Amino acid sequence: MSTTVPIHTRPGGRSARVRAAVHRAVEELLAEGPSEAMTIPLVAARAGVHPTTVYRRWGSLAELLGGVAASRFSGDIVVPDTGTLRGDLERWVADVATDLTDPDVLALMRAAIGTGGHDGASACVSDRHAQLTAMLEREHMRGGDTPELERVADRLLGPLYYRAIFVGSPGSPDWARELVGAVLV
Amino acid sequence: MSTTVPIHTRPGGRSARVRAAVHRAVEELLAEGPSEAMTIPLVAARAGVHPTTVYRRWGSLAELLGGVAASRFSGDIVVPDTGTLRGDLERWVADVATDLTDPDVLALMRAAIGTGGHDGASACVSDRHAQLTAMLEREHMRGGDTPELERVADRLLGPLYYRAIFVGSPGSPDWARELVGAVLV
DNA sequence: CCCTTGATGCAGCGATCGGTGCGTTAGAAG
DNA sequence: CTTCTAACGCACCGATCGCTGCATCAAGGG
Repeated sequence: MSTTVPIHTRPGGRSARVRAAVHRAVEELLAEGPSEAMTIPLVAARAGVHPTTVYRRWGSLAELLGGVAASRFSGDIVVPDTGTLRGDLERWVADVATDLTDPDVLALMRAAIGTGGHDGASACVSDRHAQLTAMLEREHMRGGDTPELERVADRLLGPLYYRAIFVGSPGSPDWARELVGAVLV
Repeated sequence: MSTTVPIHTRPGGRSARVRAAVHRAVEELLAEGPSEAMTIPLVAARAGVHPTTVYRRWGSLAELLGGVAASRFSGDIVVPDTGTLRGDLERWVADVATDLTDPDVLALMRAAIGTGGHDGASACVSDRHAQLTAMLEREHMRGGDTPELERVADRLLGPLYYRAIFVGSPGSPDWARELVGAVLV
């Protein structure tokens, strides 16, 4: 990866490059081995950065993992716009389920949950909540009958993440349809 | 805790005593601080046991946490028998929700998920699956219409664990009733 | 009651982790 | 182009982690 890393963050500058390299290193290490094997010196070495930098910028693995999770789960899925809430939700559940198929994503989630405590866990869902809110909001603008966000989150995000983390088998598109059907009465 | 620890495992003997002490130490440490601060020497010291023993019997924190989680979530909840599947499930969901209120339980789950990989996570739900299966089986014997285990797990265990880990707010009895209502058509 | 076997305690090894003071460099402002 | 500030790299420290032979001891079988 050296110095010519394709940067995902917007502003140029060394800080941004370091941040990107470190985030990338965390994702790589998480994809390669168990999260317990991840230490700050290891991450720093992989990122081509001095360990001191990581200690000073992030302080702990918990914060680092939280940040990486937040970045990874932010903007990874485009909020669908099919014209109906049902269509939006079905499409969205299928998309999230597909995303959760990636073992690297799973590893990152598990690590964020385990190491980062509640903050790490919420980093995994905050953007999903925003997406759900957007879809519900749009339906409300359309004048449709809008269910509660909590209710939708419980019954969509719940099974979605439950299967990903505890079961290991993602849901099919049919499964997504059934799930949405159960929410929209 | 010294030597007069009330033993939960069946056979008497030193091995069983050590196992119990170590499990207890893990739970205590997990309840006190972040899981990343937990190391084998620390656990051993707390258990009043030599670190070598832990290294040899468990090998890694992952296996240890998996075992502790399996023990903790095994037999902690009595399968209800109210006479109807709906009643059983409502009671059971409420019980599990209550159990998930305990911060120590949450800490253990998070650690098992993060450190133990998939095995650690499945240790948190395998007994719940058994309980669900028992209730469904009983309903089947009664001659009732029995939903699929997968479906029930998705829609009950999903929201239950989702709220516990990602949201942090447990569900009320009313919430449990609604959830069960959505599963039983 | 003794004896065999497996598990546990002990001492100590190398490796590496987390963290700090100081000099240097890259980026941005004027 | 010059200057100023914040971020980074370097060298180094103590602490402790993970792990391995060897001696010891408790549990259960004959």
